[in-house]
Amino acid sequence: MTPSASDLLDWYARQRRVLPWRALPGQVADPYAVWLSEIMLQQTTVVTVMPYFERFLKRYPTVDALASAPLQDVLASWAGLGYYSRARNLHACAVLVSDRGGFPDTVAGLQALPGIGAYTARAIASIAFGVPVVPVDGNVERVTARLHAFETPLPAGRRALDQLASMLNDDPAAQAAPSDFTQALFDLGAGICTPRRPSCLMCPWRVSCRAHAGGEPARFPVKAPRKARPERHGVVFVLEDATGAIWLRHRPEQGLLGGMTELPGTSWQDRPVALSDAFSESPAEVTWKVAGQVKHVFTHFTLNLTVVRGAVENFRMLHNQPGFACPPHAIADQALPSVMRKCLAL
DNA sequence: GAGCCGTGGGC
DNA sequence: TGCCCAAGGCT
Repeated sequence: MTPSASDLLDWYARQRRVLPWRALPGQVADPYAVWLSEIMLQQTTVVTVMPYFERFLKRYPTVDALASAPLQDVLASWAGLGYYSRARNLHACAVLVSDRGGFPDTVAGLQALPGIGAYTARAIASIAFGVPVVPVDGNVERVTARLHAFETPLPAGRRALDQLASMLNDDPAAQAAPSDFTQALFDLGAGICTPRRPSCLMCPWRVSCRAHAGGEPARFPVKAPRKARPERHGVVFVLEDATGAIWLRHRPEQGLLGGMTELPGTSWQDRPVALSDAFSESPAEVTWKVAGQVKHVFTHFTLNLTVVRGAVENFRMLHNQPGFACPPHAIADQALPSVMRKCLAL
């Protein structure tokens, strides 16, 4: 049985979430707010995004304001949200959009912009510009896989699943309300058709759902087994001067934590680094004292850092080292990723 | 297609 | 505790 778009839209009219980036019923969505929220929400929960979104909108009220801001300010505002290439692409995209006088209103036009892929282009196009397309994110993937009791494991089955998801839009009622239909799918996935224990009895589509009929809805989508996560080890140095300032440095523009600020440290190895070896890479020849261990889980490896601290009278002796002195009151404004804030917290 | 790219929370 | 998950994109 084909799911009815009207049933979903009726449910959405009653149950829709109120979110800061979402237009109220009858209002027109702001493309800037929609775009900003979509970038932040990539692989990131609504609860995490909320305070960042509010802060960004206050600090950069328009896409022009964001385009005019220094990249380093944007990175500092983004610090803690993760996936920092998003922030770099966000800024680059703002510059392009500001130059052309506004966001493109087509899927192709949007997808040509940095940081906007197939999903985000369709999300912005449908939500902000009323283009009748179905963005396939984790929510839509899960809902669709359950509707069809789709057995092919992901990611191998993704193309076929995308095809099935796009068919949700065959219903004229869906095409008549692209913005609401997309957001209704999100709310359904987030609130009803949840990953672990879906609330099928409250679902407007349960009569059409083959996974519900089969009695094991949580089994879908089927996923291929994951690879093990390797471990890496390193030592970081917290070097303080007599005024309490800390010695920091910038990471390379590309790669992990690209463009962010960090504590100086050793390279990261597959095995624990002996302190005697680490000291040869330290920024200064002082007496180092172990402050503690920090364990931090990245997407594709676990990092174990030994944090050591030392003191110098001043940083004059470091004049030819890469890095800069950061007074205590300026730490909060640095583009320090969470892993580095953990180290400093010791 | 597969690997890289963060972080915090839930169970 | 370890694993999974969250409105993915880029190479």
